[in-house]
Amino acid sequence: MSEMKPGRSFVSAQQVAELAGVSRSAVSRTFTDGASVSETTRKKVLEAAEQLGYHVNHLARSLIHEDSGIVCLIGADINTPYHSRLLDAITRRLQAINRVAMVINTSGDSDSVEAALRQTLNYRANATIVLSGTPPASLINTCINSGQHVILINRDDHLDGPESITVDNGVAAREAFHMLHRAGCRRIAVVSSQAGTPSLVARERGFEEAAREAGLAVTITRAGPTGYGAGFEAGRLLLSGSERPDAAFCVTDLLACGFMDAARVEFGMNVPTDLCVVGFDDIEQAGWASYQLTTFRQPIAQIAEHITTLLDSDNPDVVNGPGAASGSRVCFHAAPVWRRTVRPK
Amino acid sequence: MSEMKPGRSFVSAQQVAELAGVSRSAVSRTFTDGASVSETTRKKVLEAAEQLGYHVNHLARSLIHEDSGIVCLIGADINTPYHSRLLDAITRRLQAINRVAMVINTSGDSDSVEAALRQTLNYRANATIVLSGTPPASLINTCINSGQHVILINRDDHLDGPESITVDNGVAAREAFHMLHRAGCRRIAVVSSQAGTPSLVARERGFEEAAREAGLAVTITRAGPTGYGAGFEAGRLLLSGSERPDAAFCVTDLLACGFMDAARVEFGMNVPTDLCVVGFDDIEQAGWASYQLTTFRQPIAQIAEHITTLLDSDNPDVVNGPGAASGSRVCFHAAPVWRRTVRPK
DNA sequence: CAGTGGGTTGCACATTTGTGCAACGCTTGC
DNA sequence: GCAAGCGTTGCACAAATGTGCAACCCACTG
Repeated sequence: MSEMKPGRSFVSAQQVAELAGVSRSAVSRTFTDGASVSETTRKKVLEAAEQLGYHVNHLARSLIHEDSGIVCLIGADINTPYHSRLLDAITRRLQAINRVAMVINTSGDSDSVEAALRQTLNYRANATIVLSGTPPASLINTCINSGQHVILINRDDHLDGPESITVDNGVAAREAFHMLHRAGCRRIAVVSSQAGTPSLVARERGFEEAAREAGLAVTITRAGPTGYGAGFEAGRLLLSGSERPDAAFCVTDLLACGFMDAARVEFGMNVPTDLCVVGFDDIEQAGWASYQLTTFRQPIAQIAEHITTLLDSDNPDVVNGPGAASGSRVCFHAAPVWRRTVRPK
Repeated sequence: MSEMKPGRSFVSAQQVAELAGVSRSAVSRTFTDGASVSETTRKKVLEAAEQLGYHVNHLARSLIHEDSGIVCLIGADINTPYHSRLLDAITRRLQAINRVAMVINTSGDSDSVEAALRQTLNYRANATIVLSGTPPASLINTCINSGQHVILINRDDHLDGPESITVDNGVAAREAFHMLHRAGCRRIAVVSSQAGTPSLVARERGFEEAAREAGLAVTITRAGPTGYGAGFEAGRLLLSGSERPDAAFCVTDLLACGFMDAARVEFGMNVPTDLCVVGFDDIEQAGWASYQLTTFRQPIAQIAEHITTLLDSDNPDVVNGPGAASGSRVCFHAAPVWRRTVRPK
């Protein structure tokens, strides 16, 4: 079956119409939900379409409807456990509401976020979801004025315009401090990275603040990019000094894994006996038997679901203030996940 | 600047033309490389475009050229270390040659691969890259007949038609056996999963074959889906028996990590003193200090690069055999990465 | 001064699809 | 038997863009 000529090109509705002996309109209506077609022509069309391998051209369809069905995901470091899980969750949910994800990887150049936004506009995406990087405000406005949703995830830059989904990093970080403090830790190190991402900074600040309120000073170590290597290096630096810390708050689970490994392998320390550790994100490795890391869970499923509700909502552009149509903001809670790297009280 | 009316819709070339006081053709030519426009009108157009926030509609452009610039990546379990790294590498390389990746997540339903292929056709993608799952042959043919590239990665199903990129799984698995055999191991377990992916099966077979040639029998354990949990479970099962293995070949690094953790945490064993382990993929975690896993490196960079050469090549459809225009096949070598989980001879 | 040539420009048509409108045919009711 | 009504069909136009062709203008040359 499916005898096809080697046309080397996509099949158009015109060709299907000719083979089926109907007008092109009939073909179009056959593939349009709720259109008026008789059962007989519908059958003829479907048969011809199957035989030729016809598939509706969504690009052309998008010219008419203001709906390409494309959603752009802009992010860097997508090979990271946290980002890849987010990507997985979001793409799945998008497909469930009949959207398709276009992924733009902005690792490398710092101005590639701008290029990514341009792609978003070029492909008439319904929405742009920014996972990392800070796009220029003027381009964001262009996107919004073009009718796109612009959704910033975990970037609480105080831009108004785009919709934003965040996690209560500061609150969770404060809680992290109290967990360690209650466990008896007094010389607490904060392990962060040189990335300076808004959410990482918020975690540093929250922890620092809670420590200050308790009368403790903390030192922040930033030994490279956010990852295992920087955590390991930070461990080497901090633990080789004369006054070893008795606990560490790592603003990322990856940093925590690296830090723990340095402590155990390089210094023969035991966690949590000699050293307590708290991480952030709850990546898969945090649950592995070698780490059993106490951490805070990123509400990835909730984030992904909220995105779909933002996109599904039938135009909630009720208020259209002339200057700033401030987008909605949602903040989810990062709950602690107790495992084994913090001593019980 | 950038005073924009709240048009709530994308800007068209027509609007730019009116503002600039030129014809729409002039606008089109301004954004077409190599077209004939005078410097003065070009400037007028660019200025008007900037002011209105105009961006060329690639969807409409694709109607004319047979080139959407879209490449579909079809895959499941994209939150896995191996897959996310592959995704990262491929998306980057695609962007470098001015393509954009559309990611279709096929986790869940088994027939969603078919739906994914349909999306590929709907969006007139230039190419379809299949990372997992086995698409129906008839749809593959439709894609090829439509002029798409179809590239199968690490799925050496013996379909002819699509182009395929594989890794010499069997050869590497044989080498894995000899590494363990040379280290003095004789009771070797193979840890695999219930997935039954072609590459996993090839690794099992290669190892089994080499073992048989050396006069050893191996047992294959499949304790669940390919991942840390199944490796851990396999470890529990295998090591609680009376005759403990003295080595394990895990067909995936994730399985190996789980297996090692079970051995150490549940049975207090030491690697490599009591037990040698060899993995596959060389995921990031394999290099972590807690594992230091000896494994085989997937040539991800080479795979990604080869994809771009396949897409960049200006129509190498030299031979167009009437029936089966067999696509090119490339097989890369997976080189061993020596770390610490195999005893030195 | 007229003719030629080259660079620009605009018109019109092409790409593929959805849809309003009018016409068509068939059935049903009087 | 005829008219009304309803479902179906095709024509023509819409969407945003690229491009061949002819016309245009300007400068240069004989």
